Amino acid sequence: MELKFQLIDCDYTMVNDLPVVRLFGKTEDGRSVCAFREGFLPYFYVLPKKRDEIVEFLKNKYPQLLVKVEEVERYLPIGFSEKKTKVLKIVLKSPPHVADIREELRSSGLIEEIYEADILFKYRFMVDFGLYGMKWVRVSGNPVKTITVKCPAIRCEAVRSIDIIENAPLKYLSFDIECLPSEGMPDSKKDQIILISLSFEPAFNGMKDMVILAKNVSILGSIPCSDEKEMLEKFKETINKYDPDVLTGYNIEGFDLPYIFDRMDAHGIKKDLGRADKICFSQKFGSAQRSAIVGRVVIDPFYIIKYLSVYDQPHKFRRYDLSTVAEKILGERKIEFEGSIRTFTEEAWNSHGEKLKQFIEYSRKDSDLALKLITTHRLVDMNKFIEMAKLSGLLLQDLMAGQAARHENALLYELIKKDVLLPCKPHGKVFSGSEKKFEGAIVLEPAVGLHKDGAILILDFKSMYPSMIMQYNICPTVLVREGTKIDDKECNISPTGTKFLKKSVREGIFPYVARYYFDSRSEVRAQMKKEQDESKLKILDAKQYALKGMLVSLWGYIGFVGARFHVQEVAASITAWGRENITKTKKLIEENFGYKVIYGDTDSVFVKTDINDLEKAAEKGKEIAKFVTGRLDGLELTFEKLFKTFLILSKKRYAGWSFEKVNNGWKDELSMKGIETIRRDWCDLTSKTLFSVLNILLKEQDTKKAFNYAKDILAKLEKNQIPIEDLVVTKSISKSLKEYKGIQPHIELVKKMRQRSPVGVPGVGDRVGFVIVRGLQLMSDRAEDPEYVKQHGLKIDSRYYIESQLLPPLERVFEAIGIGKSELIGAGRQLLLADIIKNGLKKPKEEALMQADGFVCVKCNKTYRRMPLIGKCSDCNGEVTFYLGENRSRSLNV
DNA sequence: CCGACGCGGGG
DNA sequence: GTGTACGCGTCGG
Repeated sequence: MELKFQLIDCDYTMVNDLPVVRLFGKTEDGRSVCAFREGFLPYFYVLPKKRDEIVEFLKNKYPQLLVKVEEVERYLPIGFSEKKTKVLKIVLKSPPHVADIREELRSSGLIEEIYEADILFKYRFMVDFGLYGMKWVRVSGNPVKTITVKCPAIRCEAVRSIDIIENAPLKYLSFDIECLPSEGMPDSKKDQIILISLSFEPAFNGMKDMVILAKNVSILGSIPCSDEKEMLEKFKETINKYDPDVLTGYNIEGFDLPYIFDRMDAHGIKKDLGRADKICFSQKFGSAQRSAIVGRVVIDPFYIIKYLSVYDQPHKFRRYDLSTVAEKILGERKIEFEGSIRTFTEEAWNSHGEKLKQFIEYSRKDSDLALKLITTHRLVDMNKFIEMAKLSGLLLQDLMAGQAARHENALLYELIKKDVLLPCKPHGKVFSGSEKKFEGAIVLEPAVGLHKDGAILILDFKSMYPSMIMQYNICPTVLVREGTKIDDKECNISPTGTKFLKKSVREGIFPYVARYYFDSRSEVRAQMKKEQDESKLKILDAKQYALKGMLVSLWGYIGFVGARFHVQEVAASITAWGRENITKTKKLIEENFGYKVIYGDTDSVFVKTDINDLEKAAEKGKEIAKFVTGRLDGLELTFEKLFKTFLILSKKRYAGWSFEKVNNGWKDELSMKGIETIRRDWCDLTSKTLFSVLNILLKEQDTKKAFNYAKDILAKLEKNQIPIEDLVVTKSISKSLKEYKGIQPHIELVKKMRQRSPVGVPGVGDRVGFVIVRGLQLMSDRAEDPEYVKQHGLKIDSRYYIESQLLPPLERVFEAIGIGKSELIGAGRQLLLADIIKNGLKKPKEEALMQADGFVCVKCNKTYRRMPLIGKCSDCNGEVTFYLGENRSRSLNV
């Protein structure tokens, strides 16, 4: 019989001491299936030093494991050689032993080098058989009766990949647990789970969700169980009955899954939540945790969003808790409750009515939100991840392992075809970071200040690094090393002197895949223009996105010290060619158009013109782009957009009022780089003020107004006219209070709150919002609960907010526009920000404090740029005073 | 200014 | 399971 399915997961089991590969898949009509493949064995290659001794060594030491040693010819991956090299292919019986043998061979002194000895067996199989994660597979064979997997299985002979753009209908199950902690964060060793909520997509027998309680109490819309054990069994039963492909939930990798596994162990429940008779487990490495559930995919929206936030601006949030993320992406929030989560949980658990009901709804919403984050495709688009899997060949659940794994797996398919070996990962001291860094990209010296007369044209090179990789044939496999008898005429020589064979002689593997990604993307985009079907369009869009991702990260992969193909000279050559290119571009523009290039970074140039008309400026932009493109080989400069006004503070820090041509008009927005208007440790007032100031500067080009606006906010702060909500700073309690060595405002506040009342006080893991109030004590002792401040009419410490919250970011902005310049303030008198504060603060001591240039400890002379929050020296706890200018002797006592 | 360190999410 | 994050902010030197 034949089966056609989309590849969800792959693993292997040992049967009679030999591996059997299992492919888990989903058919077009939504059935779960499994295919067994016997007879595939692990292998790797060595470049021998002492050929015969290696064979002897293996035969003697591993008579049970060794299948054969075969001499074959392959190209070595690093450095060009015309001919293939004789290497030994070592075939073994058992995948788990490969690592041991690899290490023994490494330390034996018998080998020169070892290759492909650290590839997961599932990927060894998949790559060798041309299978890719989430691509479609056709197998033929006979059905087998088995209890080792929970879905229909066949033993197959023929396996092959087939190209189908559509995806099988996947089933998603989201869940969320609630625990009853004794103190701080719940501890799976002692604190039980009291409730599990589940959400289904599509519905499970008509149910959209389900809440299971570890308590025998009838509450409408929930399933009672006699205890935790019965609840966990019900949970497992539900998973196995519903049979989801994707298990999801917010931070389930880091919390819910390991917690559930521990509790199942505690009750002696078998942890077979996957599609096979295999025990699930969760593994910790560093501070991260991963769970494995065979046959299914664990997708944690928390991980995904954090991953996306690295690359995409739209996914950068102030915080990544479920409420914030759901609000931004879905426009929906978590259910709110009064007081701390601990009291909420305790009260719910001790009640039988309203409170418990409310708690159930709270949990139901959490699992529902997590599900929606994955399935609504708004920003977290599963299509994108599916396409990345199809491209790299990685299984969906392994995508987040990193860029390097994606490239290496994708490269392996091509390397095999070309008889080139894949290097092992760097090991030992190479990876310890001792390697000196190479020179990176160029950042042109910025013309600091506000630019407003004449549009600024933003031009950049379309995928500059990939283009260079293709153009100069940059690749470790065609790296021409010293002593090779290759004529320089056959090489591209980088500005750093590194030589690469010309493409016409032999194309390297990196240029080859770059070209493949590049061309495929063009094809996909052409297809998109013809495609009418909405869901197919989405998939095509996801595909071009995935292709772009692979293309642009190719060079970063070569530069990554942990990469199998990391060769420093190669990475350095790319950046060197990039720097040369930008420098040439700047020169071409300045000499031929008479405009100044006022900034540029890596692959872009910012050109200041004298043209105010948007259309005319855009025309000029296109003209410059065309001119430069015609004078550089294989690189295309494009006119991206223009800034009507542009404020640059320093390298990597700027804001601009940008205009981009769309279908029938101009789209404008404020674009910012490096000037963060959102930061965790800033209160809302800081973010709002900074944003408004930039807005006025750029859109109204009114420096005076911007200045007055800032001044007005400071004055309002003085007069207590700022709503307290805008002044709240939030920090979280990461450990028990005793463990804190230093003095921190939010910790001191919690201690204070405990003294006032034992109930409703935040504990470990909670976030504490606080404001700093006026008073004579140390700063940290003046952290106060905003509610308490309101109730008791306390005054906030305006000085703290000016000095520590508002001034630092604002100062940087005003500094850049040159406060001293006459146009700024009518009278022409230099007005420094400090003057404003002086006007607002009347006490001489405070005035002096505001003008302090630094702070110094009277006991040990340690200096600080700012007054330490605790008011004392952090080293010796001595008194801290301030000083003016460079001369510390002028310091006064505070 | 630089490197070590530690945190995030979750109840 | 032939594997083992990562980017950012703080602090101490």
